[in-house]
This record gives sequence, structure tokens and C-alpha cells, in this order.
Amino acid sequence: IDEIFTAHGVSMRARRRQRLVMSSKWSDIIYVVKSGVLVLSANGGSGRRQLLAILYPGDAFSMSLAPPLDGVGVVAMTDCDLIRMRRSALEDFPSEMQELEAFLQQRTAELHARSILHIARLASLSSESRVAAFILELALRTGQVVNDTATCDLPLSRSDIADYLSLNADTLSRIMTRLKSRGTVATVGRSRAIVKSIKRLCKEVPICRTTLALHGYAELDCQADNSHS
Amino acid sequence: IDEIFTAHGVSMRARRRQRLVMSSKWSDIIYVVKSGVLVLSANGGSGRRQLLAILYPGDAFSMSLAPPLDGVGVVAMTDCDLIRMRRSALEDFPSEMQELEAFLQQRTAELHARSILHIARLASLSSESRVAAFILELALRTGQVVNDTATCDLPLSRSDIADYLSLNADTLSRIMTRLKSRGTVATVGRSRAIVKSIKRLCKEVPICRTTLALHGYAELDCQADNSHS
DNA sequence: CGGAACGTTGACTGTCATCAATCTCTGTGG
DNA sequence: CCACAGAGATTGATGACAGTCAACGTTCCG
Repeated sequence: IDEIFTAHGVSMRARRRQRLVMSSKWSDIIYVVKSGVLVLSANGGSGRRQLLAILYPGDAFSMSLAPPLDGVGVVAMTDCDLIRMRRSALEDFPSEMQELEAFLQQRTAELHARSILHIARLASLSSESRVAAFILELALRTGQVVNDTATCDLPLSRSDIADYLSLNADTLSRIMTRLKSRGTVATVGRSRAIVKSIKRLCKEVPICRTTLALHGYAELDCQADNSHS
Repeated sequence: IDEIFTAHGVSMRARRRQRLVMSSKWSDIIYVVKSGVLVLSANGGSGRRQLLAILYPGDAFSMSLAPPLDGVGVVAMTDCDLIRMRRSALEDFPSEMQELEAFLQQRTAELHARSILHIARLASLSSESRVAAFILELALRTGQVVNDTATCDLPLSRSDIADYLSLNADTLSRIMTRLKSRGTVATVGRSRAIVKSIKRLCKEVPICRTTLALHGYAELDCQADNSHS
């Protein structure tokens, strides 16, 4: 599949905070993330910005995956390497087209599962657990995991994280302080987080087993999964 | 595409409250909704049930679309007609397989857009707007629309709706009372709703334009779209 | 060194969840 | 057809939690 993208697609870079032009008219265009972190962003009902989904390396997306909200678009949170490709570029290559369809179907299904998980987190977790779940996900996805500890960059600013978790930036700050004082996580500067103990962090997140499974750590046992009180 | 499903799939009925057996082991199996309403349900972190997505006629889903949450499954909210099919049944029919892949890709993308919209609603709308948005969606999808009014069944009980909108059933009841006293909606018995004026209802929902677009009323003008305060 | 963006903290306010009591449907059996 | 039981829905009183506003600290840039 990589060959298809190198043969028919175009490599491109996006700088931090750059917005990829994505109108629904361009739903033919597919992006594949090679490196970096991006977010799907839109203006919520209250005029406030909302971050709706996070895109990691390996993800593929097109505009047909996003609803026609006001101001929807994908924004790079770090410098990113991407591949851009028109679906219609494969019109004359049926076998490649089939392979692409199967690939997209699988990637879209994974994005959908992650969105559903995010709904479950927003709906059923306390603010504190939401923050813990976010850090856990980010550490597993983008961090260096060493035994039971992990270190990762925080590509999102505090208010970005707040907009993603449906919190107030002030409240988020308070929660971070609590997590830090409890020794579960630590921070270095503004944009780097250290997870002292992944297991301890998991104890803060009721549905951690699902997060682990969706981010490549299905085998990791989160022991006291407090899913049933 | 209908021919493919009739040729290779099996028709089945599901009764109200019936749970479709859906373990992640069966991710090969695809369901297509012909009539009725179903929900994707799981146990949230607090042991409380969460309704994560609503499935309408025309939707197609498989277990790979849902994260491995505790107790995930699809539950029929009304009597339903479905088609069940194994993806691998088309292994020896490449052209049908390609058509199926394209169909699934398109359906999955739509489900994803709806899930993202739901995230935006949960995150950025007040409880009252969430309820209004839910009724609007249901009325447009499943109701009879006559001019500016609509009538529809409420296939979900009050606590189901509350679990979907991340509200308390008590709070939901209060909100319904407020909407009724304002004359925006009325109810007949417990499970039937009448929307007096779709335009008036839209005024309660900041992101109504997106809801309209995703549920087949893109042309309907919701005038005072209060997206920017 | 200075300015600006970002982050933290405190006091106050509003909203929503909780609990408990009451009411109203709906289906069942007499 | 009516009475009854039980689930489901409504309503009120109360408290916890998170949002808002304002002030102050920090970090990062030139």
C-alpha cells in the first residue's frame, strides 16, 4: 500500500499551527499522516473552538469523515509529514483501487472506534479521569515507554487540551496540579510530560483497558480496572 | 449493491430490546439496517450504561467500528429488519467485493461524521440544546414532516435518551417540560413527539445547519443560525 | 531586559446530578 | 370494562463540581 501512495501521491510538510485547506468540495483528496500530530477542529455552538479528533501517524483521512460544521478543518499541532493523494488518481488502476478502498475502510473503522471511545470518555468520565485518559493515550501513542514509565511531548497547549476534553482551561490547570501533586505525572517546562507509573495512571482511568487496546498495548494488564464499582 | 446483499446476505428481524450478539471475534460480519432504529451501547466508566451512537435505516455496521469497551453491543430500540452478511462470503467475487468495499467505506464515513457531530454536540451545547438537537434529528430522520411541523415516535425511553445525551433522566425530564411549556414541542403519550415548528426548534440548536445537512435536509434554511453569538 | 502569550490560582456563581416522594402511563388479569 | 401493579416519568430540595472573571506568575521570544 505504501507503494501506491509513493507512486500516486505527493509528499508534503505542514508546519505547526498550519491549517490544511479542507472544504467538502475536496472530499476526493485523501491525506495520510507519516509523522506528527494533527487535530480535527471546528467552531462549536457557543462560538468556542472545539477539537474533535486527534490524528496520529498512520491515520488516513478525507473531508468526507467530517461533518459540515462551521469552520471545520485539520490543523497541524506539530510539524508534520503527510502524503496527499486524489482518490480518482487510481481510476485506471482497478487492483490498486481495491487495495486503497480496503486500506481506507480499515483506517476509517479505526478512526470511528476512536471517536466512539472519545464519546464514551466525554460522557462517562469525570474531568479528572478524562485528563488522565488523554495523557495515557498520548504517552502510549507518541511517547517513549520504558518499563512502567513514559515520557512524551504535549503537542497541544493547555487550552487546546481543554477544548478537546470539553473542559475549561482553568479547570484543566487545577486538575493537572492535582495529578502532579499526587505524583502520577510530572511536567518539564510547558510541553513535556512524564508518566511516573503507567499502571498508577491506568487506575485513574476506568476504561483504560479500551484505551490500551486501541493504541497498541492490548497485552498490557491494567490490573485494577475499576470498570464495575 | 442491494442485489449483492440479497444474493449473499441473510434477512433477519430483531425485536425491540433485543441485543445483537457482537463480539469482536465476529468482525467479519456486516449488518445493514433496512428498517427500525438501533443503538450502539456499552457500559461507561461509572458502571452506568452509555448509548454511543444511533443507527438508522440505510446504515451498515460491523464490530470493527466499535472500540472494545466493556459490554459493547448493538441493541434494537424498535422491531427491526436487518441484513446480515459475512464479508468473506465475497472472497471469490472480486467485482462484488470491490463494490461492497466502496459501499462500506461510504457508510462508515457517514457514521464517522455523525459521531463527530455527536462529539461536538456533547462538548459544546447546553443540555437544553442537546435535547433539542436530538429531537430535531429524530424528527427529520424518522418522522413525518409536513411543512414546518413534524411528528415522530420516540423509540428511546427517557433514560435511554438521557444516557445518549449524557444527562440525568431527571434533568432530561425538566428540560422536556421546559421545551413543552415553551411550545416548541409537544408529546402524545410517552413515546410520540410533535414538533410544532421545525424552524423554531432549529433556533434552539446552534449547530442545526450541520444536523440538517447530515440528515437529508441540506436545502432547509435554518435562518437565524446562531453559530456566532 | 522587556513584552506577550501562556499558565496558575482564588472567590464566586450557575448548572446539573443525586435522592426521595409522587404521579402517570401501560399492560394484565379478573 | 375496570382495577391493579409496576415500570417509567415528573417534581422538589439539596449539594458538589466545574465555569467565569480577575489577578498574578512563568516561560519563551526578540
